[in-house]
Amino acid sequence: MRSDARRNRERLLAAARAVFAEHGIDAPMATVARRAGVGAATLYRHFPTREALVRGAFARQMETCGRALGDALAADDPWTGLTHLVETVCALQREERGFPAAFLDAFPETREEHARSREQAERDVTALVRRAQESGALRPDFHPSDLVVALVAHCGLVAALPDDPRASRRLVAYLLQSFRAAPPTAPLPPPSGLTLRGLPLTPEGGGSRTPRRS
Amino acid sequence: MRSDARRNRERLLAAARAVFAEHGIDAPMATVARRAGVGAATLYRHFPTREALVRGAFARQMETCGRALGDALAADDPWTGLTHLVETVCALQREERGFPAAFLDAFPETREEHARSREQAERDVTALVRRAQESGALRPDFHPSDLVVALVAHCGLVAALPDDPRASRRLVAYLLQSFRAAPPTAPLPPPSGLTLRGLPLTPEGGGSRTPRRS
DNA sequence: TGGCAAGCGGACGAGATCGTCCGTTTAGGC
DNA sequence: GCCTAAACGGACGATCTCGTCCGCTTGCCA
Repeated sequence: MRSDARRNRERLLAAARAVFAEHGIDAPMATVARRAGVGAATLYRHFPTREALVRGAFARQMETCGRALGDALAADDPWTGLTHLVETVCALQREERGFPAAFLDAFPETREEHARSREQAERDVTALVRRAQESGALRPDFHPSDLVVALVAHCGLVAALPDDPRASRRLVAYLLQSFRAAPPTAPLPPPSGLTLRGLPLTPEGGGSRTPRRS
Repeated sequence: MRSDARRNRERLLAAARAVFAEHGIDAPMATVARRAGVGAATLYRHFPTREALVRGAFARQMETCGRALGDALAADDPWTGLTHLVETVCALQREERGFPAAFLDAFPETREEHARSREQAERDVTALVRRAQESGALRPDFHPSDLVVALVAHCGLVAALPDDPRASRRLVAYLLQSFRAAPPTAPLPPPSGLTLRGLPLTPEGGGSRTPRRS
């Protein structure tokens, strides 16, 4: 790869993060190209589709999410691991502007290519939850899908209010406290059937667009 | 108002709800007109802007939100009032497809015209929270802005997963349980400075669009 | 240093949405 | 039944975005 090509690729990724943060994930491709100081053709040559651009722009964040799950499993105390996982992913959503939109946008998408790593993530989360429950710190009626519920809800919050990190921190604190095992809690409604489908908890997963219009 | 005009207006509102539910709040105006069986001019004559259409389509939901706040204040037990308020608003978000998007979309908007009713809602929420805390049911470190945090987060969840009412119910249950006063809870991070700005907790409030692109 | 292929970017055609214009239709009072 | 003004709706021009084409530039190897 020629040096100018590599340089332009990096410029495009930085411009994409900036533009997505400022104008949302649906910003015109031409805006990204202009901000990067390159022509439209160069943008399309490096990233043929918007999905590829989004995926490239937030690859590092996706990887961090994936690592966070591994770290959580490796932690000595499973409850600490779970807390760290939630806080890491939520901090990422909070800090990298544009990422929440990409995260939410990617979520409902089904990608066969990543089925394997997703299943692995699924098993990891299940194992983490069970161990945290066995340690007595996580409430026994917690369901692995509740983790998805929490992350998606938090993501929606930061997407709606990108300028209020305090709101994010309050929500995370409330949720983690309600996940904690405690004697007098009313029974919860039945768990959601959510899976990790498309959720960037694996290094390879997530990052595609679902057009709203048809 | 002529009878055919009134009939077309109703058709347009119903079509808008259906189209917004199916294709999101950004669906083309022409789609709404076609679904209603009227021409584009008729749509624009009744609702000059998309904002007006959204506002019209979800006026009933907005009113229900406003009434729910009044009901909560009027309840004998303030904690019961608060839970009813949260559950009513969340049920609305869950049941009327398109409404979550409108709710989120409307939220960051500032509308001077409704400043008065918003301030009233603000006072009502504050009063409700204080009374619930004095009754001992609501945790003392709960801040009125936490209600906004919870509602916006729930809204983001239903917007991302409109087909999973169980996820919504789980989140609501977790949040309400974590709001409940209980002896051994770690201190929360500082409250968000959120206000009710644009939040449809008053009959007149909310319902406008904020374009993402510039 | 010369040559060439990889890389670049402006321009362009296609497609979509917006909001308006204007000729036609129709409801409802007389 | 007639007449008028209100209401209708199809068509249209303007604007925007997408993705591609093609002539020009430039990094890199010999």
